[in-house]
Amino acid sequence: MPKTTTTYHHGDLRNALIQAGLSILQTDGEATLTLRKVAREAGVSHAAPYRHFADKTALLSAIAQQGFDLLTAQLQAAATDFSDTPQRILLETGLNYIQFARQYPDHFRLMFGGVLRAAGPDAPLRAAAEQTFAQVVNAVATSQACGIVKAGDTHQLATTAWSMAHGLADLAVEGMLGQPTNSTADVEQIARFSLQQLLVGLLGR
Amino acid sequence: MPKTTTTYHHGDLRNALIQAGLSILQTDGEATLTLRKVAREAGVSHAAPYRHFADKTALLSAIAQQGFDLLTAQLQAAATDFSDTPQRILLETGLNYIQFARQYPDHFRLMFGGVLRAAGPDAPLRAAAEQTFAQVVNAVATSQACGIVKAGDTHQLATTAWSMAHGLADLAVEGMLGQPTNSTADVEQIARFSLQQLLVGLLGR
DNA sequence: ACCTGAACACCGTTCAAGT
DNA sequence: ACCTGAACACCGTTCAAGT
Repeated sequence: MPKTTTTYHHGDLRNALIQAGLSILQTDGEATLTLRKVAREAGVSHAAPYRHFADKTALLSAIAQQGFDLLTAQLQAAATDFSDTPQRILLETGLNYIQFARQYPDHFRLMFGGVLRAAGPDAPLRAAAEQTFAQVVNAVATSQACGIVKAGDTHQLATTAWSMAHGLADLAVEGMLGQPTNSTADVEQIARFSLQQLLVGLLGR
Repeated sequence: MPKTTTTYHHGDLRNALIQAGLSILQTDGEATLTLRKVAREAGVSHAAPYRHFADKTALLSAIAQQGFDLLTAQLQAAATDFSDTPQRILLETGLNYIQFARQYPDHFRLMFGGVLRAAGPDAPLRAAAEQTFAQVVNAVATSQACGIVKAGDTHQLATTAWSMAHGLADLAVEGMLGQPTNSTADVEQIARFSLQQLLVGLLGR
């Protein structure tokens, strides 16, 4: 009997609502993600969600948080995959970050659009975002250990690396990268090139 | 008699609506930016905007486009200011980009959030965004000419520089930079550091 | 040609009432 | 404790009608 399953008439409505919202997000985008539709999809009345979320923003926050958790796991998995070639870990982390954004563009946009900005400094959503960032910090630390990134403030260097990957990811999602085709190959190419340029700078001279 | 002034009962409603929308955006944010409110602020009925915009998205696009025009002008002005110290032009362009994002966070978010993604390849909004990008291309070309950026595909190098600045700007707007204070000084510091790291890479060896 | 007012379908949120 | 149904104020969009 796991304590996380808050049983109700159909099981765990809170999670059912998050899943329903996620499904709508991936199929129809954020514009059509309405609280009433989420309730409909979960098979409850439109007022039921208010037993589990204070308002619509709270549900969106929970969905965004789930996105950060997923991204964190994905970056962690990539780090494990390349644990025997640590020189490549930072590059691969960046490429993975961009791949996530392109795979779940609406989820990515939700994570970094407004909800995060509105979240206070100690909101659980911020903590989830910082966990994602921690993966970048780890990748930088590993890179420093194996000498492809110079010594120095790891946190600061990680912020730089994160900004590069995030900028590429966001521009890719907006369709401003690899113009005019914007194909996967184009985006991969410019992403690799950009990350490598930065890595030269981070190596120092 | 300028031909741009399409007179109507009160003057140029199209522009009045854009201005009203802009005002709401800067004071209350995108969440409260409603078509009816814009009409109210412009002093017309809620159906009047449909004589000038196909739907709400079209108005938001026009506002976003105005944002790109403003940003382009700002970057151009910065380039002029530093025309006698061309080695600094790329750094200053990046800092200016970030400053714009922090000064008009909701406008910045609107420009890169959804509206652009929905815009087709030959929408006027995309052209405006590309004009902004052209400023970065110019800065890179200048930097190549004065030898602080290596020779090579200018467009590609500019995309790299744009991604760095854009990532910093977006994370700053979301409050993920210069934690925990997120003060102007913090953001400026990490932005300068990050851009400089990239510049070392772009110089080559 | 440009604007208004009523109308429609929808939304977020609240609340008394049900089990 | 958790959910429903009606209700309220609001929104985007359409359309006949006004000037």
